[in-house]
Amino acid sequence: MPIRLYNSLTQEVGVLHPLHPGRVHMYTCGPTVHDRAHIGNFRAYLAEDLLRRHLEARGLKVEQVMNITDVDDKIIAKATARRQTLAEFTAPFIEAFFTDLKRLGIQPANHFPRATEYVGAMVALVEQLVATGHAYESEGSVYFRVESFPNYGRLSHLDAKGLSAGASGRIDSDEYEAKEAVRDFALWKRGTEGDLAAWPSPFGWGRPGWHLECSAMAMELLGASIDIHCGGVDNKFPHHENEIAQSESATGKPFVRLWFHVEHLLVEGGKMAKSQGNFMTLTTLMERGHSPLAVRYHLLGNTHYRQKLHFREEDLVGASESLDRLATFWRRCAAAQGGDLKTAGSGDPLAAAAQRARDGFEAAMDDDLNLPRAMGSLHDLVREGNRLLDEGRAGGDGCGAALLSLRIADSRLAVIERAAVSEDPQLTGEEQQALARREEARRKGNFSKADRIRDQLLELGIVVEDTKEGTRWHRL
RNA sequence: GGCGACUUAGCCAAGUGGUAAGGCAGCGGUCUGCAAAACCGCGAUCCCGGGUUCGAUUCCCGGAGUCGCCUCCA
Repeated sequence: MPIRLYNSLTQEVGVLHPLHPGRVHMYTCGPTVHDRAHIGNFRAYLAEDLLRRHLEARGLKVEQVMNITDVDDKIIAKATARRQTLAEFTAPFIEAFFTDLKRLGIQPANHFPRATEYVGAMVALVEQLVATGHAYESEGSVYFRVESFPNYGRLSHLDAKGLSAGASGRIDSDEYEAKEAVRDFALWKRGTEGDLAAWPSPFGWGRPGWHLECSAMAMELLGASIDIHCGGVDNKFPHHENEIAQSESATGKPFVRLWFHVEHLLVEGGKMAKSQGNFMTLTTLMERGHSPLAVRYHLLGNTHYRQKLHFREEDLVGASESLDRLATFWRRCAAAQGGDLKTAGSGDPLAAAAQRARDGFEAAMDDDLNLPRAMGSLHDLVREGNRLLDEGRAGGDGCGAALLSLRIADSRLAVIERAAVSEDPQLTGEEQQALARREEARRKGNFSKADRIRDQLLELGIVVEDTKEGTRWHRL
């Protein structure tokens, strides 16, 4: 089965054909580190992580770059206000970003280039664009001449007629007086020596425009043509449109084969954004008692990445319950797998269910990462597996097969095993004794004492459950 | 004003030209010393109006509503 993905450029789902068979070069627009990244930002990074994990699960070798924008107007303004250097100001946000990536189980990219480290490559790109007439200097700044790139607007499907300048209310009109045309955008912004963020260039001191960094770093690290470029939908225009214009004008080659855009996270009817002040960070959610696994599971598993997701904190509780169900089944299978369950052999109905779930999961994932549908398959397995185990109709082989299917799915979900298996799987001697005392009490029919011990263990984060096969426990 | 997306049970959500997966919540039951876990059972005029069709939630047209983008926001 081929992997099919939606391409914003063609506006349709098509088969992924990497430029180099077996390998995928992927560029991901990363954070601008002027503040903590919020869960809306992370929704995009999670979807991109899902994409990468799926490509890898299907045997492709992925080379991924995620940039860190560590110089831009907001950063400069805030650092200036705090009398800090750029690096001093951005360091804690960068650190926090990496902490959150790890908490959310997002695999690190192969490269995390920082804009400030690639100014040389950016200047070279600007020089080339000026030399070929695609860019012009004006009052110490350099602008891209949009008119020189006929394909402009192909990605965002906006044409010049439809664009009414300033409709979003986000532009500062002063900035545009030096330009030939309103659509033109800054490649290089004039500065002065000694500025907080200024580098020397053939055009004088200044700093790079935002769009430039992604073009320069993507081409530097991944080549002139890359397979997949990812980002939030809000980056389609103007950011990605401008990247295409710059890159293709410079190289004459197609910049990106497939554009992967992740829809927004909404909150109370609007987009979650730093500028709206309605954002929520992972740390805040964790302080309110939500596990990062539940956040990952919720942001990823219940809504397709191209659908807007309306975030409600309560929904995390539901996600956590749902994840628990998967984790409990994982534990049940793991315990029964090598156990003394009679082996049902090749005709084990659980093994058959496991295979069905696996096929369903893969087919859904191959179809534009339809994880909500894939989760349906997985939950079918859980229900069926539990029933078969309850009825004593599944054997160790079936459990092994079920566990394998879960494991394979979890190579993309990256939540079930972490939720199922505690990092500290051993009981301390004291805890073991408590468990033994409880067993003793139960055997003697002293249930109030047994219940008291169970409550005490729960206080310690240990859940005790009595089953037909005996008492079992797991950590919260 | 331009462009685009979306509207499916209390909530989230998948999906199909032949009357609709899954999860969460709820109710009833089974199991259990109790609990937990689990299982079984119960829920949808698929936003509205028209059209095409033997048949539309699914295609087309119109409408309503929600949301996004329209020059530095993931």
